Amino acid sequence: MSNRKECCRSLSQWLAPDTFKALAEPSRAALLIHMAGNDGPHTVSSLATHLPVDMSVVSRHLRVLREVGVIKAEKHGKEVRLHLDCGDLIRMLRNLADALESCCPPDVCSVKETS
Amino acid sequence: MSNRKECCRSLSQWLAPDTFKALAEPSRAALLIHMAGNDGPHTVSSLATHLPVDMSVVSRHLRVLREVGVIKAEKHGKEVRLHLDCGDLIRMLRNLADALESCCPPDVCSVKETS
DNA sequence: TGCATGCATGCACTAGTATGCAAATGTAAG
DNA sequence: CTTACATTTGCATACTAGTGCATGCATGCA
Repeated sequence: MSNRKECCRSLSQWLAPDTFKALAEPSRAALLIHMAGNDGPHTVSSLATHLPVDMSVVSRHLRVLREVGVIKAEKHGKEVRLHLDCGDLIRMLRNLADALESCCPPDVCSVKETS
Repeated sequence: MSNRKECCRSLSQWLAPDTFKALAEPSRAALLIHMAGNDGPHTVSSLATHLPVDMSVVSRHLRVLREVGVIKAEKHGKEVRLHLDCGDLIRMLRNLADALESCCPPDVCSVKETS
């Protein structure tokens, strides 16, 4: 079925290892959750106070998140202000969900109700 | 705003590190994509022929995918038949997307159109 | 110009993980 | 019971990634 092959291409397109790897780290997830739940402005040091790790570690985590495009950074004087920018991520998640849904035969991969 | 706090809880609920870690590995992603694009039955050895790694490695990858619930396995004689079961994954992806969307202020985190 | 602040980076260390090979387990067939 | 086949597991190795400390770099201020 060409539909299967079509969805297969979609899957490889949206199943982005780098993004998932970025989200898979507990500290990075905590950073995202904190930024989502608290209004900014967020800086590297302010974020570091909420995590039990060194600021340099937070800096590196933020870099990873920036590289996959989940957060954006802009310099304001000597501090860096960070904010979520999860539009692409949201689109990616939904596209991946759609691709999976059109791939998986419903009898095998039950989307509705608890299987 | 209590809406922000509410979505924050949703985020921590759906931002499951284990699942993302499972999906972040290229070989595991390739396994999922192959299983999605080709009808079964899939066995450990048949899947191993499509990857440049040892069968034992494939076996371990499949174990990880089973542990996060994206594939199911059932023994048929001496072989193990595997199939996708991504209903939970699809729900998780959509819930996470919804949580992110309700978290991110639209002016900061543009969901519609390319920002 | 000198100093303090915020952040990034180099380095060493550690923990976790992927990999391949060989051996063990389980299961069906002779 | 022995053999053959599919899969899993033990073990050793290589590689990747997270961490903390010290240092470097940029910026603002006195």
